[in-house]
Amino acid sequence: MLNASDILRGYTDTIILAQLSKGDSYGYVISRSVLEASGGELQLKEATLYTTFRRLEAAGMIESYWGDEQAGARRRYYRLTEAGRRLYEENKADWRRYRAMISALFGMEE
Amino acid sequence: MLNASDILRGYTDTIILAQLSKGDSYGYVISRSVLEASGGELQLKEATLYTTFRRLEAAGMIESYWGDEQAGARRRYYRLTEAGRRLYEENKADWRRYRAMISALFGMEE
DNA sequence: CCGAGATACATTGACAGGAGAGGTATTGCG
DNA sequence: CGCAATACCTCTCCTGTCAATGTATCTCGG
Repeated sequence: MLNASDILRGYTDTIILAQLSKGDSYGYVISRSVLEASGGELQLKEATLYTTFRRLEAAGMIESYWGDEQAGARRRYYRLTEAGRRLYEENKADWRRYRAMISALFGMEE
Repeated sequence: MLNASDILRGYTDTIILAQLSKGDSYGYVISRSVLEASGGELQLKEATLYTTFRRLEAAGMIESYWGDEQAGARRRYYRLTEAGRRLYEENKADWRRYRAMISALFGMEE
């Protein structure tokens, strides 16, 4: 119970938006950054990562373009749109509220 | 995006465990308590509430018994088991970690 | 030069929790 | 009597996560 999958649900979008708010990036690197930023605790699974990219792009929150690598595997880069940036800010604000609410519901003093 | 359903996922169990940690109670009242404790922000839907009771009871985290109401509708009371109490404590500890981790991933200073 | 591991992207199908919609029954009040 | 409040329950759908699987390129040790 209370496994990472259920906790994650609803947060992946914002986690990716947060990564992109620091500059354009691509799947593999974002996955690594998240792992590092979470102190090795959160591994975004590839299937989750790429379906999330599709979802966010379809919603107009991010845009993608192929990098022009001279060597190595091709990379699909992602960029935040204006709407994506707004969503990111909204989600952060929401999180502040939810965080306090959940703590209260859990019977914790914060 | 980021709707309440997705945020809720993974937390309903602990929310109910928290309510029961204060003493035996039943569905309708728990639903009201949660609504109040969340400042009117979170309405646990009945379908969610009762499926969660089933899940927690099947897992041995809570036990139920019928109250002996002289009048009014029957009430099915729930009680925390020892395992349920332990789970509640674990989930609170997990939440402290997740909360910090998500804030960090969102690019927030906490 | 060959195989293994890292880099990099992508899809399919299964699973599980939340919730809309529908149902039952009792009590009390206007 | 009709309606609101109390109180319980379940069927079915939706959606996000993930295991499994597949592709291709590059690097490095042996």
